[in-house]
Amino acid sequence: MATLRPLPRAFFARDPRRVARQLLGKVLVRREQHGVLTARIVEVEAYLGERDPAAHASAGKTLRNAVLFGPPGHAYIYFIYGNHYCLNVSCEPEGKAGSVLFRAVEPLTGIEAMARSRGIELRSSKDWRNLTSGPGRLCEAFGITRVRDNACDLASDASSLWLGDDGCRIRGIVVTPRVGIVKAADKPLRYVLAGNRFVSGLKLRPK
DNA sequence: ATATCGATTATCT
DNA sequence: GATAATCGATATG
Repeated sequence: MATLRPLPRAFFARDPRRVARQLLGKVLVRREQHGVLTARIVEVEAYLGERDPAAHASAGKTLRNAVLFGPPGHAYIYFIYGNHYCLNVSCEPEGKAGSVLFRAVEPLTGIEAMARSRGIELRSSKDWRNLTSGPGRLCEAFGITRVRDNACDLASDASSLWLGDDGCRIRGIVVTPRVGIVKAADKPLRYVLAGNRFVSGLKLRPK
């Protein structure tokens, strides 16, 4: 296995659109007592901070979204629809509230543990895809919650949750509108790895 | 195969 | 009191 290096703070201190693109192909890492969960990032969305009507930062700084306004490279986790957690990483220099939402990852290691967390058996290829394709699903697979992980430093491998680069080269990126929003719903700020099976919301190939 | 709907709660108006 | 950066179950063609 190739060496996995944490992404430097400066990686995140930029426009979230650039961070989003460059996060594709990088690795999400969860260090647990028992072992390590890793997965490749295959789908993300950029949120542009206070000037973006769809962003949680659009109404200014609150207790909930404070991490977005803090230093780059930290986890902003929110609870949604009374059911699910979603993971973002803060971008831009401190004071600016851009972020990237993690929408889907491709499991690499610790797959059985992810399946246990999700409460599913891995039988068909549909089950595999079900594991981590969706912002709520990947958080459940990785045991990510607001209490446990909000404000966690994702730029440090001393954290239980962090982001790394294993040198993987990606092939193509597809850009589409963001999913599940009504304001600014037309802007092309969703980035996916072309043809990746674990991207959320895609139809499975017929037959 | 796609469409619709209910769950369930932190946060903000 | 309404809403939400979702998911999974159920219904229908």
